[in-house]
Amino acid sequence: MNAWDILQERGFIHQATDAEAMSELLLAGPETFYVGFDPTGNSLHIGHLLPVMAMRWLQACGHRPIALVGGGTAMIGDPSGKSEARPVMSIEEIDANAVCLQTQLSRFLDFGAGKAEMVNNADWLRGLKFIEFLRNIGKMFSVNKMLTAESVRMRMETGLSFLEFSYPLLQAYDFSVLYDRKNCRFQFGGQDQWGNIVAGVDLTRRLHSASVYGATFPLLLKSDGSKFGKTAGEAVWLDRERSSPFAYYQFWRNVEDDEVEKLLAYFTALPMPEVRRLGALPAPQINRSKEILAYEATCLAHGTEEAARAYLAAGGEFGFADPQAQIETSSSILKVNSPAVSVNIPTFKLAKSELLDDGLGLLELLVKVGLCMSNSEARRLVRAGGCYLGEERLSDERMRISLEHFEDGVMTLRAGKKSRKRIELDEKQ
RNA sequence: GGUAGGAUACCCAAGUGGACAACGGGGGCAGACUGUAAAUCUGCUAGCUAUGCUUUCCAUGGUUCGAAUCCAUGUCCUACCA
Repeated sequence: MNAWDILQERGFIHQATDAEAMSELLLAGPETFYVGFDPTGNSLHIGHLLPVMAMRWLQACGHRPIALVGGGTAMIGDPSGKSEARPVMSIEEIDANAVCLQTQLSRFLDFGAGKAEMVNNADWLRGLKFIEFLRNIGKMFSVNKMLTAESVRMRMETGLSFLEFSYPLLQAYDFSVLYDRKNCRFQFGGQDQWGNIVAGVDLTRRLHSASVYGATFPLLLKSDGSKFGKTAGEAVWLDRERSSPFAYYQFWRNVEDDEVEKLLAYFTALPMPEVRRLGALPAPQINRSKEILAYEATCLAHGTEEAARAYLAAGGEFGFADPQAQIETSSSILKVNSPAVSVNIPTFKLAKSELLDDGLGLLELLVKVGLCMSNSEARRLVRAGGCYLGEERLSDERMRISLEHFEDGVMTLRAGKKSRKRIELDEKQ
């Protein structure tokens, strides 16, 4: 199947400069395309995942991905879609982040020889000479036109520095460089990148008299319009140190009913007829679809083993949606069976010595194991009735926890319905 | 450089000498209802050794019995003018 049609069918394409030509080119033979990533953080999060998935599909169809890390452009800061300027980052920070992103991306794309490639625009942007750049590139841009861009008009109220205003020139220049050096004719990006992508298409045509193309992916929002990819106000990260595989699984498991079909299409490789069927399942069975979504998504980010463990752990805690496996699926979730796998719900090791004498205050413990940020927050939790030891709700905020609360050296402390911590006694200390 | 306006908690935004840990909205957390969903309703949302105490309203000084509120200086922003 044509790569373009796959992207189209799965809902990846929001806008395209020339859908027809792009479809034909992608059908005709291997093409090189690029997607840019901002090294403003040291880890990708779920918000970055949509472009990555699209890159996977394109690569699977034989096209060649270039992941561009914006080590040069990050020094400017893209104003698109932002209401105010970001703080200027140091070069060291940017470079360190770029390295982290490269390793993360390599889990999703094949960077083997002749396959996907990683480039850093610092390589050609940082050495630019101002006067030269203005004369060669700057003259190609019309301020009049730039002023009409949505991203610029948005900032007319709050202010826009020249630094940020000039950002599109650099991203456009990137595209022309990649065309020139790598024969890269496609750029993809988020919805807010449209202006920058179009600028690159225009610039490349003027500079090299070449036709290049671009398309954007839709912006993911929850049905209430709020930003996708956050849980408890925190972004869900692809870095397992920041978001554990279990937390990652749980994020997907808890998406809204109405989103399931869309998310299966974006974030799993299940065939579309199945995606539609799973997404359309009625009330209780839709939960099975969410399990499949969570499992498949976790497989991609953390591997099948972690995904299986997260699935079993979550099912053990909250129950399985379809224990008899009556709902048909091509997902390998069906192969997960050994319930003996060690449960990997978040665990905290507590030194036994801390419980001597009159034990540890409940509030103190909640903070210690990371369920609460401060004693006050822990107190609020207990007062609100959201703190449980096992199945028993705790209402005494002055309670002391001691050895007798443990069974076989283990106890489970819960904050609310979903967040919980297994606490294991460490006998040695 | 001149003139005017602004800076309040995670975000927006009230408050313009005491009743202010600071109205309201958003967000977040928890509870009820549920399906580990959504919607709805309710409570909470600076910290602490907690019927009390401590640190907050850009920064530093000052006036005052008492300041987020008044004054001075500084920093940063925004607009108009140059």
